[in-house]
Amino acid sequence: MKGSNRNKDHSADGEGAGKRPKRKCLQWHPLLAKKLLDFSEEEEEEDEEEDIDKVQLLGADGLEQDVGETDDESPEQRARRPMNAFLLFCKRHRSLVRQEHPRLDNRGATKILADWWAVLDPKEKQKYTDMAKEYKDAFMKANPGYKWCPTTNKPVKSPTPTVNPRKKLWAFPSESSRDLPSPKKAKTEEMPQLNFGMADPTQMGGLSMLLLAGEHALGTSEISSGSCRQDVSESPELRQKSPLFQFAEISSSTSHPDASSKQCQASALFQFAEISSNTSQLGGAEPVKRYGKSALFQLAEMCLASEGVKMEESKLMKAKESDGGRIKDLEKGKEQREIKMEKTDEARSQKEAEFEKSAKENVRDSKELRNFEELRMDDTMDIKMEDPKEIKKEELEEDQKCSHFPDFSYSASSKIIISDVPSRKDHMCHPHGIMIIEDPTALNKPEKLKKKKKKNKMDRHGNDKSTPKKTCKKRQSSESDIESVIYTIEAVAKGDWGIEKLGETPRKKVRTSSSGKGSILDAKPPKKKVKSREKKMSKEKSSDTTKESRPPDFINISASKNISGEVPEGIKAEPLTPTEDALPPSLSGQAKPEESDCHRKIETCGSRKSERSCKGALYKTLVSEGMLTSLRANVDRGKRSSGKGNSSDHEGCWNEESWTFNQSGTSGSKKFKKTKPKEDSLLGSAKLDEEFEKKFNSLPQYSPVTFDRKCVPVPRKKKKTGNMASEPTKTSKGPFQSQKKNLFHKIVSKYKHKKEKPNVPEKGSGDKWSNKQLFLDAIHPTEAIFSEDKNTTEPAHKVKNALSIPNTPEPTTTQEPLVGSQKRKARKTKITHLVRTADGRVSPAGGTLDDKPKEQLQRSLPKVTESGCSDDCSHNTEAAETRSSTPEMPAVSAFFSLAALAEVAAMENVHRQGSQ
DNA sequence: CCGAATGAAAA
DNA sequence: TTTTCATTCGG
Repeated sequence: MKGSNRNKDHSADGEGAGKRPKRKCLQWHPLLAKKLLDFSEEEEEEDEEEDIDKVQLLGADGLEQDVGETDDESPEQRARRPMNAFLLFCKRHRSLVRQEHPRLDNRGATKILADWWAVLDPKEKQKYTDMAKEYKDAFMKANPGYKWCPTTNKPVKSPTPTVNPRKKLWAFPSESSRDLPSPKKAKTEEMPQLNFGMADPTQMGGLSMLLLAGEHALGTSEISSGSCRQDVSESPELRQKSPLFQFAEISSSTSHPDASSKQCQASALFQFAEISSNTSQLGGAEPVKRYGKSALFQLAEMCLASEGVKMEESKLMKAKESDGGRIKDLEKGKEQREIKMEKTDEARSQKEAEFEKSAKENVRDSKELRNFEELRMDDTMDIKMEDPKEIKKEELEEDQKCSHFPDFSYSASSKIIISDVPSRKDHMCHPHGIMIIEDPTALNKPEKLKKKKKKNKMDRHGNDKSTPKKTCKKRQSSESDIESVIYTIEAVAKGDWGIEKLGETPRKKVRTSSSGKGSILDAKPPKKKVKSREKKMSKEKSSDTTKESRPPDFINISASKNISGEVPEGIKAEPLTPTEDALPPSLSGQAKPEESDCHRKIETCGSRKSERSCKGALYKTLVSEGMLTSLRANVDRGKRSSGKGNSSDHEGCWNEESWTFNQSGTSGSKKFKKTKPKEDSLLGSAKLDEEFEKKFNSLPQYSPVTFDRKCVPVPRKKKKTGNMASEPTKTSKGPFQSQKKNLFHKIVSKYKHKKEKPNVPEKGSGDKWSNKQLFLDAIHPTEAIFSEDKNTTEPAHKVKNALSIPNTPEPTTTQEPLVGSQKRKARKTKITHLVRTADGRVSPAGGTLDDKPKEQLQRSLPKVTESGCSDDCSHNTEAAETRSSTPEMPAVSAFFSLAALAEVAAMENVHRQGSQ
């Protein structure tokens, strides 16, 4: 089987036609690139040079990765340049902004974010800056050769047919060469040797993902402690740093003695990077193992156990308690894991053998059946632990980890990735984590899918083809069952953790993306897929409203069935998500069979086993469904709350309670970027990513309210003068075409755009404000508009708030020096000259300004009302004042053409009437 | 695929 | 100094 499987993968890939590509991506991870070293170039082919010379190599690569098609992907992905502080901030707060202003498009959100950023307390800003720097350092370390992007050079790369220029642009020099086997290598080498499973980058990726998650859960500390000791001198410094850091050091020390000092200084991220680089191979696998048991797993067990008992309550309780309980499990898990480790070695040679061993070991332990399952899972997954070192580390880690949460390992095995990771820390976020399911085979591409999406689609199709086969084998019969199972699982999950958020989150995601592009779904990138999946989930949930109520028995049954039938696959198959499809034929195929066997054995042995199997099934289902993610998130949350000491969550995130809630509930989840995780191929990378996520999550999030407040005082840094001239035309144009909403938004946005220069000598805040108001007045119906725009549902009162906000016009403007970026903007907008004139004061804009206010308005609309009533009141009053005060139309006119205004007004009126 | 934001890096 | 590109995702 194994051998065949492996082959299968490859063959499949070939068959798939492009499927592989994904994998490639994974392979492509920067880390990999590093590893590649010499070869890297070849692989990178894309980069440019590769071209001809490498052809030979390419051929080889092609095998694995993609052949031709995928190329594009692979190169692209490489590594994205690290985000700067502002981007981090945006990433962290965009969801919030969107919550407030659902209607607002990203551009608008970005503007708001920029405003926030501007007003952000320097000290807070510094946090982001530091984080960005840290991440960058880590990133660079991990990808020594990484070139930011050859600005103009690009052309060079042109040779590669690939797609977006951007991707290719930078290539990593392979200098470091550490060891990582390049993906290709892995292919070639690994394949022959062992199980490929292990070798497969794709799998790796999954594992890495898992690891990441696990790490998050753990909180770095644990790991570090264990690992530290080894080589690294445990300098206090290191310890202080995050566990990750220590871990990294250890790894680094072992492999490389690089400058320890630097490392020390470096943040956890940095360390990770090092580690990853050093231990190219190992890394990935280990982490996964550690985390072996996840809360989910426990849940599953619980569920099973509870058969007789009331599932719901027990589950919930347990889940909550799980922290404590988990530890035990974890410990057990450790042992098992250790065993696994050993096994793994052998396993390579033969999975089956491993399996048996694990079983034996399990027997020893007798305690944990689950472990057994896990082991199986692992086996299937195969960790890559080739290096003994890793094993050791793992052991150490395990010990430490035990205390932590090991959720992911399972997931890893299952291949599912959870997006949430990042958020986990913060309570806030995402309710539903995003799970990405990757196929073992396919996964590879960590990249962002965005671009790849299309490709992926293609791939998927190919993969699907391949996968279906596998899936079909086992799963067909069980699908219905599977669904039920899933359903049950979900219910359980909800019951336990689910709590409030779970339900909500999924929906959100669902909301936009899915519906809109249903057709596309397939093709769409993983993200979308995920969403779609979520939708499905949500649907199921909704339909099942009673999930909790369901009888436990049902679950068990389903689980059992699944086991036999290998639900997981089925599940995967069911879900439309392409990603899943992509998966991996190889993995799934291999793993499943084994698993199934195991299950069978177990079953034969005794009822318990069956339970286990059930659990396993549940777990799988959870994973497949993504429930795991959510669960994980919840668990994490719980942990945190209970007492984590992790680093910093300080976050403080939302000052305001309401906020937190909202967020959590809201959509934030989606983004997570799971995509990154995909890259997985390298642990290091994964770790890095993970670490990054952690840190990212730990970054403080600020509630909009705060910004609003701040805004008031600091209304706008940059003001923009107007250059209305250009604007008016546009506005006029756009509006006609677009609907009112659009119009309004456009106008506003444009208005803002203009902002550019601060110079206007007269800031006359009042004037500006007045302008705004004028504008509003023009549009009397503003309220209506707002309501409509946002959501018909939205209450008008929101509008009020919005209005109120704008008040603070002022001052600020004076001339703030244009920043380079501003200049750029100006240029882009074409306003530049206008701006200059502005400096001179020439620009008519003089008085106008304020884009901000509007933004604020918009911003405030959605949620402000909830969060801050007081503000509203004040705002209202203010607003009233402002109105009275403002008389200056001219400015307005400058911004908007009369015609445009008239139109807007008319539209609004019409609209109002119509609505009313 | 563009855009809107900011910032870091590269040319 | 200017250009790229990082993230996000609606249009």
